[in-house]
Amino acid sequence: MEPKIAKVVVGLPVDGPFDYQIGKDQEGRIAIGQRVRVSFNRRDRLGFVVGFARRSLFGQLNPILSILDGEPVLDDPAFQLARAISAYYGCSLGEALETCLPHALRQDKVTVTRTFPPRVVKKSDNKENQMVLVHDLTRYKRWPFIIENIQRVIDQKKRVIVLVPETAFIQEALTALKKAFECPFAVLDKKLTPKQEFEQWEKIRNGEFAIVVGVRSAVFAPLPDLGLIVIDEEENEAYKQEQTPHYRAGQIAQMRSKIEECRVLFSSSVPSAEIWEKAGRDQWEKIVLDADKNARVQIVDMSNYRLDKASILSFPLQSVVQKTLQEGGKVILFMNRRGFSTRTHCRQCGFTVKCERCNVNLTYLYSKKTMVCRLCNYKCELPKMCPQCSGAYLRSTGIGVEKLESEVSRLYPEAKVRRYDSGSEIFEKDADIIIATGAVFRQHEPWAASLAALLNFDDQIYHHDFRSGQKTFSLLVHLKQLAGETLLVQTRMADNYCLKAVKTMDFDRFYREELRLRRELQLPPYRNLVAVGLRGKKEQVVFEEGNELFELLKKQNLKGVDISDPHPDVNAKLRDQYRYTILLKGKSVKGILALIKSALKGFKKRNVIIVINVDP
DNA sequence: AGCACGCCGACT
DNA sequence: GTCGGCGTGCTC
Repeated sequence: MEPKIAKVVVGLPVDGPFDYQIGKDQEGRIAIGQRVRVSFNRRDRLGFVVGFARRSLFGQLNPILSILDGEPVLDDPAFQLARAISAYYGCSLGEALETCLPHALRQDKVTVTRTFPPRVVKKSDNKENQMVLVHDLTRYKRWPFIIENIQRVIDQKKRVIVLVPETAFIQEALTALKKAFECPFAVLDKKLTPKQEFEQWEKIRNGEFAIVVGVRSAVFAPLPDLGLIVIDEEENEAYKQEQTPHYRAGQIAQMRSKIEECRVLFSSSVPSAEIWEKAGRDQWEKIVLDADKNARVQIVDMSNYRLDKASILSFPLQSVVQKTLQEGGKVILFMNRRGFSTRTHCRQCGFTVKCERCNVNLTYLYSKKTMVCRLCNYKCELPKMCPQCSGAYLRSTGIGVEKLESEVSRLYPEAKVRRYDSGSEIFEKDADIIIATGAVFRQHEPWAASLAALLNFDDQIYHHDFRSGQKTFSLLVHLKQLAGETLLVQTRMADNYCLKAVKTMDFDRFYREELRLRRELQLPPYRNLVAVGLRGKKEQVVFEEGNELFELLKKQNLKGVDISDPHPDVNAKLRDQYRYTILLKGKSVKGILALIKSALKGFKKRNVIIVINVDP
């Protein structure tokens, strides 16, 4: 007897599966992994068939409205991966399945009719070490090594995914790869339309590409016989998705490695402390490629500097810039702050111009003559008078790269000074001094600067983020790579371990200290973190709900999970919503998630949205 | 997520 | 008296 009932999940934060009646005419045409249209809660929705049954515990079943695909779009490896994602990231199976698919297949815009070669899940107990960490101090020496690894995989008739953090790096990867391989490449980046993305997906699934190059989501590319996933610049935060299911591409790669038995190669100039520790503990293959230049590091102690009186360029920095220019060298001045000024306030009543939705000071962009919110991108005109007291004296303070640019132009009238930030379209190579924000690292054509200077080291390190040490060290190393002769850092924290480590490029020292701190503070990689975020329109409600959930979590905590009080996020108000987070620390994500799930069962939420973020 | 049902304020 | 505000529950 044919089963009459299909088990279906949907891409919503509800677990399911839900039972639907299979119509007479649909029997024999419906298979696991196909997409169907169903009525879910009186609404037309897309669902995924995950199983069948003869009987249902539910009395009245809705019918399957239509079967969208001739062939399943989700095969066994995809299901295994989605189940792993759902379990680890605490999202529904439907949400996990959706993230594995291209955007066009998350809706009913296109259908799949062609048959694909089967992909198989490997089950051998292969204990061979599949993980590689390449620590490349240069940014370019890694490619011959990566290419060699890809070649070995292709020789075995297997296929490869190469991930880069952002679209801007795809070209660099393609240039390196195209020199070595003649086979066609698939490129998956955000520039593709849903239609194009789907067409690439079908070809990839069909085995037409041996190599797929792309950003984060390309980690889901459904290649048959996947042999290797390469993750370049592994520590880059762009590999973390900021929406549910909040996955990390490196983690997904490791999941796929277990399911499909592929190798995973992480490469980076500054691997994250987490990967470094894991590579050591699990005895990954580890390759170190040394730097071929080593700029001198000069630290300028700003402890006794009055920034309100003096220039943001300390005298030692001014003199090195002067000397560099005289010798015909080029200079990069780095500051991770956009705009002209970071605070505009009234001298009469003290009113500060803020973003109403996020409650942070608006940044003034001189080049565009607008004020912008650095968080939500809200834009408005610079007020002509004070909105509070109608006073005429609005004063701009706080230094951004635009103000820095004008100051540098004043100090060095002979030099060609140019700014390069996220708004800049061209990189002016003939400039003598480049004023840069983080956008400069997306510029991969080497610009031979003799001097690179980090002006606001302390802003970088002083973030309430446990990764700020890691991030700052990464920034220092990347800046040092840009500097031919000197990396200069202005700071009031000359003793900081990041600075000491970058001086001698002593990575072991950095990771020893970073990991010691992580262990002492019970942070990753020694503990796992799960953040439970609450957000809503009224701050008091969000706070009270947070406390209620906190009490429930404490009550049900049997496994020694460490639970923080609900605390306001770094951006406590964002896009008109107040945000609080409860941070849970434990020895396994599984244990923490189980606790959260059981607490949420007894939690009647009102007026708040709750988001679970594993490994925040 | 997103919609229908529910319970309290200002209107003809 | 009702119209409709949004707060809460449910989805096979």
